[in-house]
Formats: sequence, structure tokens, C-alpha cells
Amino acid sequence: MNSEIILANINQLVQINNAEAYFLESILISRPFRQDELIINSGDIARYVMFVNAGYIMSFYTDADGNDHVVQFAAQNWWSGDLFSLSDHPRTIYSTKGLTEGELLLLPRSAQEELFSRFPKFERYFRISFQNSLIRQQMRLIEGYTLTAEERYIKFQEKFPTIDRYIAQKYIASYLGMTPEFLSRTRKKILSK
Amino acid sequence: MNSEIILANINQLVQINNAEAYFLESILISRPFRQDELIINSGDIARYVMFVNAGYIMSFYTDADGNDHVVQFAAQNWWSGDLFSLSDHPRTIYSTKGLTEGELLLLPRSAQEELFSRFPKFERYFRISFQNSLIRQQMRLIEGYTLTAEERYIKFQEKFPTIDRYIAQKYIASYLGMTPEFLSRTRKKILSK
DNA sequence: CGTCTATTTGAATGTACTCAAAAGCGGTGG
DNA sequence: CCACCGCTTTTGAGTACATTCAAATAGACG
Repeated sequence: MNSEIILANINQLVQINNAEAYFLESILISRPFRQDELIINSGDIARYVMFVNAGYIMSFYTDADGNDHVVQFAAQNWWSGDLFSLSDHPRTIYSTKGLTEGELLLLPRSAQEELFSRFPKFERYFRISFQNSLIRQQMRLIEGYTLTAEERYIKFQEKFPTIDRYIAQKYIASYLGMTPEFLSRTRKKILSK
Repeated sequence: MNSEIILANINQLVQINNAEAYFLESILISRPFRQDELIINSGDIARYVMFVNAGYIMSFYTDADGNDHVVQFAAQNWWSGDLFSLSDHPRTIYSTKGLTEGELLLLPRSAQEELFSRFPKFERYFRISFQNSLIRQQMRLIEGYTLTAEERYIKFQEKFPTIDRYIAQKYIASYLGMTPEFLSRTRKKILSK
């Protein structure tokens, strides 16, 4: 398995030695995926946290009215996975879909306990990771309340300048909390400037 | 110092022994606050993470146009504090204000490192705490995009049924991402049902 | 009682949504 | 190779949700 990317990612936050790297590699599972493949379906038992080793994926959830809401896009070098189900609830509320072909590295929930207790450094790594995610999430929340749809789209473009090659516009609209029709109009308006 | 509440809170996620409890107590600082007191001003150096031992506080940030946005209300038994400044940035972007009189327990940033390395159990505690916060934050994000202002206010009331005794309506409006005028109309509409 | 701020009410406006229809686009099969 | 299908995107018209600005009312505090 090619674990260069994930090891480099971890090493940015904590320094891990060979024994630690080796143990991590021993519990990771490679999971290739194809474009448009439904990798995880909501209601599945959440057995893994996922690291994107190559390609693009997205997570979304389906509300009571049957509408999908995109929660996250994840590119190479990102973690994904339903934290909700990883704490109390055994089943995911989110689905995960491949946007391109690519590869996930799966960290089994069943091995997490041993990983953390044998090597507390990984616990630290995830503590810092969650902390960083929380910061980003908090910013996104404020932006969602504060900015107009147009401003949110412009920010999105700055953050993910190339991702729209892989993603249908309606998913971007969903991620940004607006209708596809309105995103279409918004794009037209921006282009005409 | 009365550290019953914080110890009980921690014990819900990890089992700590006397030595661990004792060390934690030795680094916590009591910080009473009064109603309307500005406890932390944005731009201050973020030296502490705060635990609410009694009373209510709120965190807010002031945008480029000078408008305040309420980010969080915290009641007894909640953590607060600017995570952003606790990672890379030394200065807070949020301000914190007392909504009632009360007491904070401050965990100094300078002691965090020692706490975590001597007792990894606390690192675990914060890992799980951040994870849980992230879940809640993610839900709030989706709700912010999906629900109408009226629905958000109803959810807020269910979640904090008594808090409006302590908080000016304009702060609730800010937290929920709407204008005070519109919240006023919304409340009237709900009452007339 | 007067002052200061928060809340309410009113009217006009803007932002974003809904529903419906047309246009575009990629794939499949004849 | 082209015609058709299914799906996404665009365009249009009408509507609803929420904001802005302004003024009136209510409440808290000295």
C-alpha cells in the first residue's frame, strides 16, 4: 500500500517514528473506488474513518423530504467519515460517493482503540485535526449566515479553484445552500462582470 | 476552588484518578465574572481555554463592517474559547461577554502541553470533546442552510428553553443568523398560533 | 422623571425560491 | 452516423422569505 501521503500528513502535526508508522500501515485498508460509485450508503454501519489517498469524494445526507444535502467535498489528503456514527450511533446518516476514480485508506473503527492506547501520539494527531476542522466549520457557519449566495460561491471558487471540473453544478449548489437554478443565474451574473 | 462540575464532565468521557484530578485542579484558575462584563476582547492574546463553572457567557465576533455576530452561547458545564487562536494564531478573533454573573475555570494554554504529555487521558478527553462539537457544528451548518428563520428559532427554543431569560433578543437573532426585526415578527407570528 | 437602549411596527425593497419549459450534453442503440 | 433518451443546466415569470430604513413604543436604570 502507498501510505506516503497519509504519513506526511500526520507528520505535519506530530512526529511519528518507524514503529508507529508501521503499526498504522498494518491496520489501514486500501479501498479503490470508481467515478459515481456509492461507497457508503446512509444507514450502513460505520466501520471506518476514511482518508482520501487519491481522487475526489463527497458526503451528503438525505433529509425527511428526500432532498440531498452535500456536507463535504474531500480531495486527496483529506479525512472524511461520519463522526456522528463514530461516537454514539452505529449507523451513518451520510452517504459517500466517488466523484472521480481514486483510492481511500480505511482506518477501521475496531482498530482505533488499540491505535490510540498503544500510541497516544495518534490520539494527539486526531485531537489537533478535529480542533482544526472545528475552526474551519465555525468559519463556514458564520459565512453561511453572513454572506449572500453570490459571495459564498466566490469564496468557494477561491478555495477549490479546480474542483468544478469534477462536480456537477447542482452538488456545488447544494454544498453552498442554494438551489441549482439560483447558482446558474449567479454564475451568469459573475461572468458578465 | 469548586471543581466538582468539571471533574464530573470529564469523567463522563474518560475515567480519571486522583492524581490526574489533582494535577488538573492545580493548573485551573478561577475567574469570576459579572453580568455584561467583557471577559475577553477580540485581539487579546488567547492564553486560556474556558470552562463555565456557573452562569452564562457568549462569544461573538465583529466583522469588517463593524457588525457583531454571536458564535456561541455557553452555559454551566460547557467549554468555550477561541480554538482558532489556540492553534496557529496567538490572538483571538472572538470576544467573550458575561450574560449573567458567574465563574469560569481557566485552563492556561501554557500548561496544556504538560497536562497532555503527563496524562494522555486528557488529550483523549479533548479529542472526544472536539469530535462531539464537530458533530453538533455540522448539524447546525446543515440546519442553517436548510431551515427557514422560523424553524431555526423553534429549534433554538427547544434546545435552550430557559436561556431567553438571560439573553437580549438581538443576540439570539444574531446567533440564528437573522435581523432582530425579523425575529420580533417571527415570535409574534408563532405566539398567535 | 428623563435618558438610553431594546423591541415592535410599518412600508418598500431585495434576495432567493418554486414551478415550468426550453436548451444543452453525453451515452446508447439502431 | 444520427436519433433518441435521460439528466443537467439555463431561462422566464411569479412568489415568498427576509432585509433595510424609519418611526413609534416599551423597559431598565439612575
